[in-house]
Amino acid sequence: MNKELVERLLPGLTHDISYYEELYPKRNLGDGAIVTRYAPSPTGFVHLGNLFMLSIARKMARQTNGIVYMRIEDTDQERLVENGISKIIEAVKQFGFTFDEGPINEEEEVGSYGPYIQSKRKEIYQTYAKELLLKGLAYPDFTTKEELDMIRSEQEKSKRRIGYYGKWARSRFLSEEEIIKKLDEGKPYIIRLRNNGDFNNKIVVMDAIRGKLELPEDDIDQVLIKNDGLPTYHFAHVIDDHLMHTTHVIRGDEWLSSLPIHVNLFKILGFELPIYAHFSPLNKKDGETIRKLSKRKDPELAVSYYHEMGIPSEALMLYLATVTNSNFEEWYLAHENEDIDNFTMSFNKVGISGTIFDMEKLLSISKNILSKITALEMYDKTLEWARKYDKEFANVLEKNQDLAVKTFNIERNSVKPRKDFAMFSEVKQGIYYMFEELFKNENYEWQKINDINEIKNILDVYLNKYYDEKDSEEEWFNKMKKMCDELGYASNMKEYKQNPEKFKGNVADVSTVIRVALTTKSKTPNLYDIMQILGLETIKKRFALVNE
RNA sequence: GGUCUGUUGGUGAAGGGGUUAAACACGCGCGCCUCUCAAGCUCGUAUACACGGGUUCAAAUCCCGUACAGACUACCA
Repeated sequence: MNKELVERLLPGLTHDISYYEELYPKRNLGDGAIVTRYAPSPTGFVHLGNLFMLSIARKMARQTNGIVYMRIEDTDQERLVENGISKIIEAVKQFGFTFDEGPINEEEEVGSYGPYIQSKRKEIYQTYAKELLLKGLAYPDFTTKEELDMIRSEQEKSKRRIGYYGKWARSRFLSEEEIIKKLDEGKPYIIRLRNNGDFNNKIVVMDAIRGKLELPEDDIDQVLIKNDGLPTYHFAHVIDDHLMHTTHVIRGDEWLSSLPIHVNLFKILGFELPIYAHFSPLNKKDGETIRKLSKRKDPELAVSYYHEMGIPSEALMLYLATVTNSNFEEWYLAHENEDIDNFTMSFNKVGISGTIFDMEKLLSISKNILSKITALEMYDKTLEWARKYDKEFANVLEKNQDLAVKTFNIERNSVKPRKDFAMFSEVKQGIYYMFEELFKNENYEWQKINDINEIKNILDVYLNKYYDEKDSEEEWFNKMKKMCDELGYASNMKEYKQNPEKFKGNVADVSTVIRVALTTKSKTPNLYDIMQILGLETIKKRFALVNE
C-alpha cells in the first residue's frame, strides 16, 4: 500500500519501528533469567485469580534472578473503572507484592521499558501497524457492526466456520481508490491483518506446563487497531512482550485457544516467540457446576474480602503456592522454618486440571500460621486489622496492650501451640471476656451444674478457702481437687468414670462453674492462665456479678 | 456448530505400564490424653483412577471413541 495512503490511515506518527527496536534493547540478564509480567486490566477490583497469576509470575522471576514487571492492559476504554490502576497497586501491596518495573501510581512508573500502561503506547502499536500496512500485510476495514452480523448469520446458516477470513473478509479486496473514497466520506475504519494462514494446517507449540500443543493455524483477519486507535489485546500482547523482552508469558488457559493468533502475529512481525505457560485458573463450585472464578459472579473472591475477614496475606500466599506446585506442600511441611523463597518452583510440576478453590484448606493454613507467630505479633496484627474493621475492639486493645498480649500468649509458646484463630475477625469473639470494657454478665453457659445456689456455693467456698493467686498451676489444680472432695465431687476423673453414681459430679464440672462465672463461656483456653491474667480483684468482681 | 483443554476419595491433590502400591494434606467420625475447648496422638472414612473399546504377558498410567465439564469462537481482556 502506498505511503501517502498509509499516513492518512494512521496519521501523526513520528518514528518508524527501528526507533523502537533501538529504544528497547535486549535485557542484560544472566542465563535462565525469566522475564515475565503481571498484566491486569483496570476493570474493577483485584480478584483472587489475578493474585494467583501474580504470585506465580513473581516466584518464577525471583528464583531465576529475572524480572517481573506490571503492565496495565487498558486498551478497552469502555470497561475502565475509575482509579483502576491505584486499586490494583493498592490491593497488590496489601499482599506484599512489589515489581521490578511498572506503574507505582496513576502518574509515575519505574523501569526503562515503559510506558507500562498500554493506552500510553498508542503510537508504538500504530507504528508497527503502519509497517504492516506498507508491506501489504494489513488493510483498513470499513465494515459496520451490522454488516459483520450479516456475515456471521450467513456463515451460521450455511454451517461455515464463523469469522472474518478468506472470502468472507470482504474489505481485504478493496482497491486503493475505494479506500480513498470511503475515507473522503469520513467512514470509520479499523486495521486488520491480511492473514495468509490456512486453518487446515497444524501448528505445534511447546507450552511450559502442558507440553506439546497441536493447534490449527490462524486464518482470521484479526483486528490489529480498533476504531479508537488503540490495539486489540492480541496485537498489544505481541508488540509489548517483544519490546519488553518478555521470556515467559504466564497467563490463564482461557488464552489457549487464541494462541494460534499470537503465534501467527509473532511470525509475521518477525519476532522471537516467548515461552508460554498456560495455567488452569482457579475454579469455584457453583451449585453443581464448576467454573472459573469470575469477577462479575464472585465478588466475594475479591482480595479485599480476605483483608476484611482478616486472613493474613501469608496464608493466602501459602495456599496459592500449594495449589500451584504439586510438590510444594510436602516441601513446606518438611521445611517449616525456611523462607518460602527457598522452594524451587517448576512449570512441569504445575497441575493442568483446574483447581477448585478450597476455603477450608486456606483457613487451616491460616490457623497454623497464626499459631506460630509471637503473642506480640499476634497483638500487632489483630490491632492493625481492628483499626480498620472494628474500631471498638481496636480501642480496647490499645488501652490494654499488656493484658491482650498476655492473653494471646496463653498456650502459645510451646511446640504444639493452640490453634484457635484462622482470621483476625474471629479474635474478638474468642477473648472479649478478658476485657472489662467488653465483658457482660449475661448469657452464662452453665453446663452440668446449673443450680444457682450450688453455683454460688462453689464460687464462695472456692474464693474464700481455696483460691490463692500465688499458687503454681499444680498447686492451683490440687486445691481445686481438694475442694471437690470437700463438696462431694470426684477429684479423680478415672474414679469418677468407674463409679459416677457415687459423686455429685466431677472436677471438670466444678472447674466449668468457675470458668463460666469468669468468662460466661464454657469453652476457653487454660483456666489457670486466665485467672492469673485477670487477677484477684477482677475474679472477685466477676464472681459477685453472678450473684446479681 | 467449530477449535482447544480437562475428568483419581467428602475436598485439594501425588503418581505417569509391573511386587495387593493408590502417597500427602484438608475435612469428617471413633477413641486416647485431658479441668472445658483448641492442640496433640491411634484408628477409621465402606466399591477413588468418568465410561466403552484397543495395544500389551501386564494399564489409573499408552491409543481410539463416548459422556460430562470448562475455555475460546468480539473493534473484551
